[in-house]
Formats: sequence, structure tokens, C-alpha cells
Amino acid sequence: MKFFLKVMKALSDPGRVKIMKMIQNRVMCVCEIQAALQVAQSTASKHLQILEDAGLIVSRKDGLWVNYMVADGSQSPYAASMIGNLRHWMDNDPEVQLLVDALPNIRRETICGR
Amino acid sequence: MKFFLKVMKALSDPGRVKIMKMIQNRVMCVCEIQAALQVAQSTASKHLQILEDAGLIVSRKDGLWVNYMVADGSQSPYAASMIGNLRHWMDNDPEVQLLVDALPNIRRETICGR
DNA sequence: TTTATATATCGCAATATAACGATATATTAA
DNA sequence: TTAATATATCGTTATATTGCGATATATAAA
Repeated sequence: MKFFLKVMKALSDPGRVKIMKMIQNRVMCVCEIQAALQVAQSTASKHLQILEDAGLIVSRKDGLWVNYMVADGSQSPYAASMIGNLRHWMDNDPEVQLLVDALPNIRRETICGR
Repeated sequence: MKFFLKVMKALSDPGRVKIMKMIQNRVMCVCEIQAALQVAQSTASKHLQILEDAGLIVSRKDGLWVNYMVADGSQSPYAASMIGNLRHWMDNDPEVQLLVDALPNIRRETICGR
């Protein structure tokens, strides 16, 4: 029950759902997600922790950056199922579409404090 | 997005997940759910409203009683998918098993203010 | 080493959620 | 009609969540 609730709670926030949909398109670092969602850095980081704790995404350090990508689902069958569903769900959501369409303009080289 | 979030939030509470698992076994009225979960009547009623609003359950009045049962999923594809998943998910959860095993002892005739 | 950068964590304020008792509503029985 | 019962809603309090700025940590560059 505990792990199931973690997945449901993680996906109960619109910002976190948007993160899932963006990350499905490509790997992103924290500052890119912060820029895309237009929230504080600490807010972006916290949302990512919650998604990671639920087994929905994984992180990999690359120097100063931390890259986040969709998990393979091996940590939680509940997460695995929701990851699969989210591959098509919300594709027609206007806000998600705007974010995904803007992804090419979100590049860490031009965003992260340069 | 709105309807998806409703389903996720509805399933983010352990009491509501337990209601789903109980109702999968048989139709139940509010006082039976109140007795099974050992919560106040208003609490049970509110949880049921949230689940119904998400499209996960439906109600049918029968005199003084209101019977709640699992929805057919036609109101929300997100609800439909989760209803399907919840048919097997959480079957081995200790708390869910206790509740389901106790269901035969939960009968409205002997519970609801008699 | 010092400096700069990207991220994580802490602490607080604002908001949302949960549980309860009390009350209102609706239905049935008397 | 009145009385009793099952459920829904209201109002309050307690708890959880969210978002932010400030700070801490870790890595890279100078």
C-alpha cells in the first residue's frame, strides 16, 4: 500500500505530471525543468525528489548537472504501470503541449546562470 | 489533466484505497463502510464523494440506503484504467486482506443503528 | 587554494486535505 | 402529521503539502 500511495501522491500534482511528460521527450537537468515550469530552483528539485522516491524517474550525475530521466519501472510495479500509461495520457493537454513544444528552446547551456 | 489529477488524488488516501478494494468484493452502503473502516459517518461519506467525483465508484439510492459500487469506467478513461489495475493490486496487502476477510461480518441489518 | 555553478536541503508562510461533531436533508414507519 | 433512520453537508481543528528564499553541499574552473 505504501508504495502505491507514493506513486499516486507523486502524480497528484500538475507540476509533477508536466515533469513526467517533458522527461518522456528527453533527459533534463534541474535548471531546465525550473526554467520550463517557471518555479524556484528548490521547488523543481523537491518535485524531482518526490518523483524519484516513487520510482517514476531516476537521476544520474554528470559533473555539476543532475540529469533526470524516466525510470524503467523495476523499482515499483505501480510506477511501471503509470509510466506506461503516461506515455500516451495527457498528450492532448494544452499546457503539456505548450511545454513539450517549447522544449527545443530549453537548453542548459543558455539557461543555467550564463 | 484535471480529471487525471482527480483520480490520482482520490487514490492517494489509504482509506479510499481500502474502500475500492472492499467495494470490488460487494456493494456496500455508507454505514457498512463506516463500520469496516471505523471512522465517523461524515468521514466515510466524504471519501465516497471524492471517489465518485473521480469516476471510480457510482451510487444508487435504495430507500434510506445509498449503495456504492465500482464504476464501469465510462466517465473517465483514467478511472477506467485504475479500476482495472485495482482488481489485482493490493490483494496481498495485510490491511486490505483483514478488511476483505471481515466483510461477511459487516451487514447493514445488524450495524446501522439497530 | 579561491571562485563560480548546479543542485539539495532547511525553515517558514500559505494553502490544501482530513477527521470529527453538529446539523440538514431525505426517506420510511407509525 | 410526527418520529426514526441513513446519508450529506457545514464548520472547525489538526495535519499535510506546496512554494519560496536562504543556506549547505558538491563539482569544476581559475
